[in-house]
Amino acid sequence: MDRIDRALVSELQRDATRSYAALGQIVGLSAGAAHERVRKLRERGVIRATTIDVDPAALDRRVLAYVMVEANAWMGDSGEALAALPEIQEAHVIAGAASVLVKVRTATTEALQDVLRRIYDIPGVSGTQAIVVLETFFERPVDPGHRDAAGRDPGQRDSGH
Amino acid sequence: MDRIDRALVSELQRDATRSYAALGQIVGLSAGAAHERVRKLRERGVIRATTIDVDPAALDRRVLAYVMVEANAWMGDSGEALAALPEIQEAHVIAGAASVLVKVRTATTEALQDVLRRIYDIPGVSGTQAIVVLETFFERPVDPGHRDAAGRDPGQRDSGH
DNA sequence: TTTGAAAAGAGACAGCG
DNA sequence: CGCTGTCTCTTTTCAAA
Repeated sequence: MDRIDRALVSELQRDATRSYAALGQIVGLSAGAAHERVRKLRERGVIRATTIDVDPAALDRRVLAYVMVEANAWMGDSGEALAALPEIQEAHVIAGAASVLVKVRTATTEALQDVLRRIYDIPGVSGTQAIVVLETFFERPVDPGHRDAAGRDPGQRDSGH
Repeated sequence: MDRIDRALVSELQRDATRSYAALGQIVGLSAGAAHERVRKLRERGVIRATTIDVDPAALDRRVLAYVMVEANAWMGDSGEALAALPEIQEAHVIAGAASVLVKVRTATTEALQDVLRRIYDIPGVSGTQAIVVLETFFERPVDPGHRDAAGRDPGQRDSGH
């Protein structure tokens, strides 16, 4: 993960449809070299997948809410029960008063209410508190950062593999 | 946005590197027809971009937190001030006690503290409350849903454009 | 790790059911 | 709207430095 890798990640986050020739030109590499680096980034799991960014409104999911789920029992493995609800986009175990924080997208506030009810039905759940989003300033990919050029970052510096 | 469009979106969310021939086979269309539909989905803005999904840990962002930002002044247009902090991945105006909810990824908890301090420096901010994530169950794309086949969904059914 | 080139494959664009 | 065919560009692979 040197500077070039970060630049490649940043560019691919912006637009992954460009050719390796175009990518290479941006980062100052030949097409083949750019391709080889991206291939390794995928292999290492830095790039997990190539996906599309979809407008939630176009899919009729105009209501966004974060829900704090309070539990009286251990919810360490109720991830599957939450994953079964397609309206839930993220689920995290959190420190603090609530036990789990989930991100929910629904078509209407009525549908949101229904999701809350279904969350409530999950064993161990003792309460929910919804935070409704009025306006989204922005949602963007993780920042690749821009550290030193030589690639002496801490962490995995795998050679072979 | 009929059933085929939703299937295409779903498949592209899973893996956008596949050929149009492969996509078409999955949804029961020729390569050309699949290509044409995807082109229109992009044109309409349903598909906003083709991107990569990056592992935050690989980019040295192992700490995830949600921060409730309380404000005493109107924060309706402080989106830019928040966007200036690269560690902030999302920022939403919310209903309720706090004014803004932001999603933050940092390398360490010390770095998180530093982000909180910088948020605090934004005019109008009167307080912050951080919710630290202990474990992420899942993070996934918006569900395209699976409604009726004929495409009689409400919303934009644009013809020309 | 990078480069350059050659082969295999996918994308763009027709005209036509 | 969708299918098939054609042309062009890209991805992929490989030998060499």
